[in-house]
Amino acid sequence: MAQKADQPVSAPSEEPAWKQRAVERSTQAAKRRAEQRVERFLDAAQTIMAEKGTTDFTVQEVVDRSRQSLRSFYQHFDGKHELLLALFEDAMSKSADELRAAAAEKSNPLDRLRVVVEELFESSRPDLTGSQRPLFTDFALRLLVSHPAEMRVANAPLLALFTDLMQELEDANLLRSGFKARRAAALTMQTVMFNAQSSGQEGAHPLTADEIWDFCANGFTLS
Amino acid sequence: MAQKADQPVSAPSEEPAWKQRAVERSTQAAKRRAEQRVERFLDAAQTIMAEKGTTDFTVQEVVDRSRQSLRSFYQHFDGKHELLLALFEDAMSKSADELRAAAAEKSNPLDRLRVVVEELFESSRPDLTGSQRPLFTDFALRLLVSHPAEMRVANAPLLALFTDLMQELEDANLLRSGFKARRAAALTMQTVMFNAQSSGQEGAHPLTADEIWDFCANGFTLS
DNA sequence: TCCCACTGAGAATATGATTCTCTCTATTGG
DNA sequence: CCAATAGAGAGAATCATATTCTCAGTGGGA
Repeated sequence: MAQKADQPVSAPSEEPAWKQRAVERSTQAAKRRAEQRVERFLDAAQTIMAEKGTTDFTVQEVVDRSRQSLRSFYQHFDGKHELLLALFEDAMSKSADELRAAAAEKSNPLDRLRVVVEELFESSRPDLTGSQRPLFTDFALRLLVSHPAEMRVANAPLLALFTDLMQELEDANLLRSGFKARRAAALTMQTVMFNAQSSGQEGAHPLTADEIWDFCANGFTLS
Repeated sequence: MAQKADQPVSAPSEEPAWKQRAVERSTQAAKRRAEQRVERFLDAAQTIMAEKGTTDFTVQEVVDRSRQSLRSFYQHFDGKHELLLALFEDAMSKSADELRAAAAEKSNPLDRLRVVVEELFESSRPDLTGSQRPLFTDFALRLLVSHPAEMRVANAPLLALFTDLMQELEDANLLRSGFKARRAAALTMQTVMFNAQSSGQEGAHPLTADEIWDFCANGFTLS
């Protein structure tokens, strides 16, 4: 009995291969089930968010909608924050993919960057109704102040895109000297996203995508 | 008796002047007392915020610190939100004054704008400890998404400053054609403040005030 | 078949904001 | 100085939510 109990604990690295595989198999089965549940929570949250247009739904709502239980929710997520973070990272990543695809349509480096800037701006404005608007407004800003590191991670895909495009510009000698692609990328990306945030707020003078592009590309001084 | 009781009610506009003044006097006395209490709440909140470096203090803490009561707090404020809003508007307004003063030191329009941009950037970065840092990080961003109209009001003084300086540039023909002072002002102000927000977040590459100025003034393109 | 990690259901806890009740006091009109 | 009243203090009560805990299954795998 002692032997039977000890073996898996004391010699994990000498497990027979078949046992490892068996464990692996059931482990993966469990994993699949878990992933399905997580999916259900994520879907439910996404749906509710689209309906209410805010991230202020309650965990209970998500649980009910997904026909699961609070118990289970906290088994899979550290809390509501983790749920939102998951949705956010996902949305950011998909958004980056779409923008990259949009950029690929253009042949000229400057046009590529331009299309990305303008589409990012449009999709970030808070006055449009989209299923993930609340993530980009509500949540993103909260995350920025409360968990900057997580924000950086979530932003990484988009930043990578901007960096790539900016690098092309630098390679083509279209980037103003004194600017490194990396810095210009971060600066531009943030300028676009943040200005979109307050764009709907300008009353009768909402910013346009063109203006933003013009500003980022040329600044405001005469020459 | 009927006359005596009726007079103030039925003919308020014909009140004898002495009575109006008397009422005024006691009214103002009450007002002064109220203002004092409000001040105490405000001071207490400010102090606590400076200590904890966040706006996540509880109303109870403010009440205790100010040696007043919950009852009284809600008599004077609609809620915690109003308290923070009051502090925020105040801070923004003072900040605008200081920046305006700093600008006045310079003789050249471009230098004036530059000093404002750079000092605003420095004072908005979240990695410095200042008694109102939490207001500009925590609260400002929250306000932006939850009460954009109030945000616009609070921003007004600063925006006015930027608009004035930008107008000077336009008058001196230093503003790139195609840009109106108003738009350039809003764009620049937001770019500076928001990029400051995420500046500490860049890991080993925090943005500098110079870079921000360079970017706003010239954009990233070659010429 | 037996075992156990995982679930569902929902009660219990924790935290904060906001409201309410009751009592007390200071201001003010007379 | 007295009485009426608004405003204030103390703190209990209420609400909304997130998070944790209890208990009783239950389905998959050895």
